[in-house]
Amino acid sequence: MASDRDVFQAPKGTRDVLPPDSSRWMEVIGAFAGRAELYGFGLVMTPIFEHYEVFARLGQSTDVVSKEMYDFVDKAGRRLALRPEGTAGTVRAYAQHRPTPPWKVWYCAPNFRYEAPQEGRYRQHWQLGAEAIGSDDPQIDIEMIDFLDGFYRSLGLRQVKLLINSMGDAETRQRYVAVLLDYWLSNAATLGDEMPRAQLNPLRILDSKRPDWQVIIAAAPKLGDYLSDASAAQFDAVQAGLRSVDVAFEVAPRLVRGFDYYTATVFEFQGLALGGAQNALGGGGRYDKLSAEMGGPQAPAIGFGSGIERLLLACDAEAVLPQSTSSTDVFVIDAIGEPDVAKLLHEIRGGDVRADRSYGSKNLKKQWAAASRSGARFGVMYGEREWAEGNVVVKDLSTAQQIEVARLQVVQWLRDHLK
RNA sequence: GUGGCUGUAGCUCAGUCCGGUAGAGCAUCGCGUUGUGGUCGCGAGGGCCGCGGGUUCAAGUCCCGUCAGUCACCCCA
Repeated sequence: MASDRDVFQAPKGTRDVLPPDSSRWMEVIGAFAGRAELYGFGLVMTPIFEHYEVFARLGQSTDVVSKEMYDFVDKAGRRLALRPEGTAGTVRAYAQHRPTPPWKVWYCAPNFRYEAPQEGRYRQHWQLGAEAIGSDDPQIDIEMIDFLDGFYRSLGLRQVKLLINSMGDAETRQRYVAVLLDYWLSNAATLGDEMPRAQLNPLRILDSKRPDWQVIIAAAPKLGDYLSDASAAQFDAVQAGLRSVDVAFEVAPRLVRGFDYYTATVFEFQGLALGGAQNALGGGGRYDKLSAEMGGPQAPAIGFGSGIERLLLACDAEAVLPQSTSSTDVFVIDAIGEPDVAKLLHEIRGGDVRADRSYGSKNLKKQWAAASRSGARFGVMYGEREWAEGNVVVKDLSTAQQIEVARLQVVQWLRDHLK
């Protein structure tokens, strides 16, 4: 930008959402809210920042905690952090308020992560999410996944693939991680100087995209082979349930997800129409130990997050959820500078009809041009001749046909013809 | 955090290789219409060529730095 030498820019990795694009955001959020209600979830709103330690419980080996947190010290010396994801704060709220389980809640909130931005990856990004806390019933796993799957479909998305896996219970996972670490150590030559990372979190190597690692990753021991009978039964139940509600899925033995708190079921929806590496539309899983780790009650739980920016990119890529072309139905044109125009607008809007006008003294030509640009279906002109006769001119802006309607009947006329 | 590519009007971009005082389309505004838009015709405004430094008689163009975007790694939504 040539002229922005004195103009502030949004900070790196953040974006403004302006009309008309913002109307798509409202559509997406509204669709999610409606679906959440269908599935029995209530809205939860938690602070945008928490005590640092709340998020630290996500695990020191996760990048989100170890290097991406926006943390700061407030004026009283408290160490706080901007929310990097939705689950921790929600679980904190559960532990604090002890609502009757199962606690089924949804949210729409911005998250903050200090990382290198690129398309579909921002330092402030919005997530729609849901959590169900206080039940280990696999039925709730199924319901969660069905909820999110149905949400994507309701927007018209079709090129979406669901991957699921089971992390097993704590003992399963511990046993498997030990085996996996041995395997990485035996392949130290390939992993090279990334070995410390493999030792810190052996699971994370499994979903690496590095081409030179793919051979050893493909040959790595599979978590599924180490599941306990109980874990395997739980995972089977989830799969059977998904089939019964016609949710298509693929078992992905190397799907591990980014946070350390996951246990048992994990899942991820990938947008196949999204180019590049940022193809995760949404994902989640069980976190049966997190509430207890926060000092709350033992409360097995499952949740997911779904990024709004990526969702809209996927909609663009699949050419669904088109931007609405009009934000108004009626445009009122004032030909005579009559103060009653404001009253007419007030009445039209009072009749639940979207209406707008021009401001400042503009000639008729400009006002009609503005009416056309607004995308309104009808123009209502307040003209001198008709005004004297107690009428207004109503023009259909798509056909250019116009008629006169009695001033006192025009609100009802518009209501009738906009149906 | 590491490496590649990109940055010119409100938007999308040409011009950069080979240095010589800035272009197009769309959008905006005006006129053709005195009470009628969307089409059409004519016209206008709008750029320290991201920012800073260097080379040169001369830099949008070459060199260095920096900021931002983007791609890959990392990681995730």
